Amino acid sequence: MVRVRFAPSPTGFLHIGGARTALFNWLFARRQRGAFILRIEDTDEVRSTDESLAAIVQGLRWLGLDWDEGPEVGGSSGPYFQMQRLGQYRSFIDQLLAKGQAYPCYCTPEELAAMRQTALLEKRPPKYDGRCRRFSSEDRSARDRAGQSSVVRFAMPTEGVTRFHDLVRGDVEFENALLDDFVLLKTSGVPTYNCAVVLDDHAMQITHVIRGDDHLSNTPRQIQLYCALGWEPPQWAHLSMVLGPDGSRLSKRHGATAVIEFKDVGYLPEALVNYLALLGWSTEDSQQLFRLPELIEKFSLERCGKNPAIFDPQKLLWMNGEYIRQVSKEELAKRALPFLQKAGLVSETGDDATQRLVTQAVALEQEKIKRLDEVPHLTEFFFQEEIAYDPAAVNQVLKAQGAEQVLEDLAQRFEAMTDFSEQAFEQVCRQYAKERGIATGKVFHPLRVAVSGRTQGPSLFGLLALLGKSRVVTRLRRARSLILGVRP
RNA sequence: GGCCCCAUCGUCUAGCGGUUAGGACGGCGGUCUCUCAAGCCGCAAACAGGGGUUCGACUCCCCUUGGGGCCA
Repeated sequence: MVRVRFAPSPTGFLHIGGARTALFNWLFARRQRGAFILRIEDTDEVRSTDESLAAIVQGLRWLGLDWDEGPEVGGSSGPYFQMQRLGQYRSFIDQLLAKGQAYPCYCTPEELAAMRQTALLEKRPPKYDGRCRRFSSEDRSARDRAGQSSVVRFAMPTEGVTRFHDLVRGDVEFENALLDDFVLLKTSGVPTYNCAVVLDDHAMQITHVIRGDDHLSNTPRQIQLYCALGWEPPQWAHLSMVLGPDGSRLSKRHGATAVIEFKDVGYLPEALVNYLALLGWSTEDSQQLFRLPELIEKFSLERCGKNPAIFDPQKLLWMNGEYIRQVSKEELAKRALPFLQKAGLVSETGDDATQRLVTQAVALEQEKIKRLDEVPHLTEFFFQEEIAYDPAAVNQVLKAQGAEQVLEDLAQRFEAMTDFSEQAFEQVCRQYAKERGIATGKVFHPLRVAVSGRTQGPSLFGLLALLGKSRVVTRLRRARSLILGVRP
């Protein structure tokens, strides 16, 4: 059975790049009917925080990327935190030590720094020279007895090449002589990334390692470790990086990069998932919009691209608009409600009448909404008693010739109405324009500004119907006094 | 600095020796229309450069250039 994992370090939020990696793992697992495992690589004790862990979990949950094993859900290959797995590592290290495939290194940070300096001066690659590898066991016990602290280094093969087949990159090879004896275990007794990742992936029976391109050069080291332990390495798939608009690695200075920030400004998770899926993966017909089941069905590592992808907020925004237009008005209202509450337009408790108003209001603006955080501004005149009039609209539209008369006439006609449907309002307005021989625009535009305070908004008659007779008439009268310059 | 990876419109990409180099976002123009959107129609826009291989290269190989990553 296919088993994949997403293994973030809890040292920050779940960012776009990480989310893309998690998504591809998840899609692959779901497509193969395998298991998606979440493992927390918290061996960086100073930078790991509980807040980051919570943020990552929250981000994944929001995106809908559920895991079959890991924090909060458990599983038979736990624990899923590396710091809780420390005890499981020692025996493998001892095994390597006994076979001479690893050795203690007593070099101090100062010696290492000096070594690096010399190498650089001599224009050699700054790689560990393996001096401690040659010590005899007597040397080592003497040093241990003297209380010298040590790390454990892996004894890399000094010749040959490490080849592997990468599911997205094809065949890749590295010369072993160029790879140095990397540290397996730090003086603190905590394993390094390259060590823990191999031990854990093996223990958790990971079949496919799908991760960022930035780990490609770590792969030969890990493969050698698998071999030294007599284990079969997993299959590899290295995804290209996600870059910012300037072509450098996506980071905070490019704007929003934490997944949760996208939630906060009103992106739908399904839109972000769809967009992320297209960042480095595509179908032969370049299809853009996928429902989740379709994405799972069509996803394959073979169709992942090799080139880095620049994150394009504009395309995401377009896609979000597409998704917003696809959901039902009830669903849209449900999702927009927190934004209206946050803006103070709708109370936190919310009765049924408010609920209905919200539903109708968002429905009128649905085709226009690209992000949920636009909803308060787009619909505020439905929730306010005192609306704000855009000064430019007042000057250009309300104060135009004849507008004041139109508003007064319409107020009267509206008051006489008994049916307050969209159609009824439209009929009355058109009838009025016809009778007076006025262009419809001369009627519609002042009317819109009078009831909403602005020149742009939803369909005029839908707007009137939802506002209701009394509010419409009140606003027409207030707009008139605004034109005449008197207090109502 | 060494090693590795990558290279098609501004961006995401299709293409897997013979295509008018296709789609999507964005841009521009038109259309529809009570405004704004949405929709529809159309336009501009790319094979980084140089060598090979081949009857024929976007496609295969090499070099250069550019970008990215890893090791410190």
